[in-house]
Amino acid sequence: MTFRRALHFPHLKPALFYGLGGGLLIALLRYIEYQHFVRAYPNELYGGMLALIFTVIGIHLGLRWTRRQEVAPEPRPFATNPEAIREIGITPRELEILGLIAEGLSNREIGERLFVSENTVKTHSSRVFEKLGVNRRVQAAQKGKDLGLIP
Amino acid sequence: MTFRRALHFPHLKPALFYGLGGGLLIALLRYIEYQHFVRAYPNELYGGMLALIFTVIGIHLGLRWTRRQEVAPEPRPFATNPEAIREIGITPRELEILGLIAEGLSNREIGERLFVSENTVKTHSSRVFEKLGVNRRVQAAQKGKDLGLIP
DNA sequence: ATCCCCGTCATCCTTTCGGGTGATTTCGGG
DNA sequence: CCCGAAATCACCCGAAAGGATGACGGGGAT
Repeated sequence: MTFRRALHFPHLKPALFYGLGGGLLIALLRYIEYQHFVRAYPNELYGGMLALIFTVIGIHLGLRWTRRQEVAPEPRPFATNPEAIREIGITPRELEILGLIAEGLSNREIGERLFVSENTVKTHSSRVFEKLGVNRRVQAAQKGKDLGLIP
Repeated sequence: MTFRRALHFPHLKPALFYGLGGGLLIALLRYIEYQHFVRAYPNELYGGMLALIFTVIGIHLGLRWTRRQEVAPEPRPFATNPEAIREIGITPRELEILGLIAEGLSNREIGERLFVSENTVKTHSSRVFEKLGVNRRVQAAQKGKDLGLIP
């Protein structure tokens, strides 16, 4: 309710996972090496295996980490205007500001149109962003349309 | 200088670049090895370097491939408007930036996703605004959709 | 009367945008 | 071969936006 800014590292777990996995792999490779592999085969095999394995791991890491960046799909099969509005708890005034944001107006222009100060507009827009779970006005506009809050 | 340019053509040059680069790396490592680096230092150093290097390469490759997936194969149900695109004189790259702007990404995020600097994104976006006759990204997103330039 | 929500406004601070200018490289067409 | 378009990047500056916090009055609900 207050701070969802709390320390939260979405990439920490995968990093730990891959780090530990990599460590285990290295340990395994070392074990194999000391058994006889490196003695029996040239070092190029060892390096090649390492390269291959870690290339794959790197690709995996890259894919996984960029997938996190994608905006949440947010399926909304049932909710339309009134239900979504009530569900999110957005107030009429905030809805008004959201509509003007989606029209591409600046905070100053919104304030002039609604006869309030720019600071007030910023307060409203901040609350809108909070309730929509976004932090940029383009995202707010998009999400507002997706949810049927605004035309 | 010329190597960086490989970012431009995703077909042949990157493959050559990474292939030759990898080969050179391996050759270098082998050279170092035969110069008794591996004899002087434990094999773990050798393996660690290989792992690190190829993890980075792997991440790069993974990101690059997903990027190509985003650009090329897009069986979208709607149809972008080629006439409007040509009429406005917007370039493919600018169109790409416009699409990401409409998704609510910041310039920094766009740069990270497209593997270019934030400055480049700003240059592109400025031109897009100019061509669309707007001066804010929300308006650009709206107009791009209205004209059928983006989904 | 009291409490809480809503709307209003403010201040401080950081980040992001927008606009402008200049530069380099690559590539295709004349 | 030169020329221009496209793409890349850098630097600067001012404006806009965003985040956090505090305050205050009106109006319902308890």
